[in-house]
Formats: sequence, structure tokens, C-alpha cells
Amino acid sequence: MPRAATTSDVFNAIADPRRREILVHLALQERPVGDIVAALRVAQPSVSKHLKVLRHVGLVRVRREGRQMFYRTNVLAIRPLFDWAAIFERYWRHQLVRVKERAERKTETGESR
Amino acid sequence: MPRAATTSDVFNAIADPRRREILVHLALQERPVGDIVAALRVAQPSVSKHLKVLRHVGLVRVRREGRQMFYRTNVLAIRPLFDWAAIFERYWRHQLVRVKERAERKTETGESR
DNA sequence: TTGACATATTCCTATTAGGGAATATAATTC
DNA sequence: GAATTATATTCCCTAATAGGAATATGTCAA
Repeated sequence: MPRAATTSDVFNAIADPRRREILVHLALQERPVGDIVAALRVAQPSVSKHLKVLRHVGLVRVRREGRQMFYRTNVLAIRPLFDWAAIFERYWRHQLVRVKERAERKTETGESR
Repeated sequence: MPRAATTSDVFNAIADPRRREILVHLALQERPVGDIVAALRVAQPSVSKHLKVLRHVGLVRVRREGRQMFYRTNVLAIRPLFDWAAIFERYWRHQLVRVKERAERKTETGESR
């Protein structure tokens, strides 16, 4: 079985670094394709293809205005990714707390190394 | 240019759903490969291959004990993913706040629909 | 209609993946 | 050493890229 399609879900869609850049670029405000091309210095056909993938998984929305297509990030679509990563957040927080406590105990007892 | 290797970074490694399952399974405690095979009902060679990918990007750590290999999730390695997704968190929080406020205004004025 | 501009699609190609089956390696036990 | 258990690696195969170049589609203006 080959690798899952980039359009299969959000996790596969954001595997590509260019697409992640695009999403950040379109998070604050909608922008036409040409703006993305200029900002990320990527060939226009390449940008259009990435946008197609992002549209397929619902990570961006489009609006036409004359000949321009305004894209914007659908931030809510990133939530499944955030929620999944958050599963582990408490573990590393605990880990960091333990490291911190150990460091503080050492300081209190005047230990070095 | 083909797609980036699954071992190129955390984002590509977690694109596969099996690997995400494995990471969750190994988050609470370390487990031998056989345990993962039984829990996820995936062929053993397949599990070993996924673990290899996860090891390459630092998402899991291994420890040998006799003939068993105990793997555990390195939760801190998931942080780059969490941090990236968190960029968008404030945007959807604002969005949700706006939706909530609108709903409350409607309720106050006795509006329906 | 013609031309200019903005964006999308198609074609091509090298590379990668992931499952299954078979086999290899490593550690333990007898 | 031989058999057993646990895990890793290799081989085969098909499907899916992502970029580059060329081309198509769509919209507006004169």
C-alpha cells in the first residue's frame, strides 16, 4: 500500500513545509494567489497546486473577486491537529516540572553537579 | 520532486495514522514491540518499520531488555507540532468568542432564528 | 473580438511509501 | 550446538507525490 494521499486528511496535508507556510501566511487575512507567490517566492503553478490540496481537506476557503481568488486559512480545521498534539502536552509538562523540582532541590541543598 | 521522506521531520512522520496510534499507545509507558503488535493488530514487520521511522525523527526512544525492545514515546519531540498548531489557536478562540457573543445578544433581545 | 492579466490544469519524471511474505539477526533456554 | 522467541531487514509491488514547463481557463478592458 502506498502512502496516503496528501488530500486524505489534515495530517497529510500539513506534512509539506510550503503548505504550512501558506497556512500561516493566510491566517491573519485573506490574500490573492499572486500575493502568496510573491511572499513565498514559489512558482505560481506550484502554489495553485498546494492550494488545491489545502482546499480539499478544508484548510483554506476561497472567494472570487474579479479575476483574483482570495484564499484564507480556515483556522478551525487545524484543531484536530492541535487536539492530537495536546494529548501529549500534559506529559511533557509533568516532565518539565520534575526537572525543575530536581534543580530546585539541588540548589537548596547546595549541591553542585 | 517527490514527497519528503517520512523520516525528514516530525510532521511527515505523524502523517501516518498507525504511527499516531503507536505514539499514543507508548505515551503512558514503555512497551515491547510484541505488545504494540497485539494492541494495534498490525503485522510485526509493519510495526518494526513504523518504529524505525519514529526513532529516526526522535519521536520514540528504545531500551533493550533481553530479547525484548522497550519503546516509549518521547513526548517532547511532539512539541514542534503542538507549537505550530498553537499559532492558530488564538484565531479560532476569537472566532468562537464572536459566535458566542452573537448568540447571547440574540437571546437577550428575544430574537429567534 | 482582441489582448492582458490572474489562476488552474496537464504532462513528465524521479523518488518514496507501506503492506505482505520471506528471511535475517539477536538473545535465551535446553 | 539446536531449538525457540523477539524483533529487524529485505524484496516485490503499486500508488502517490512535487516541481518544472507548457498550456488551458476565466475575467476584465478597450
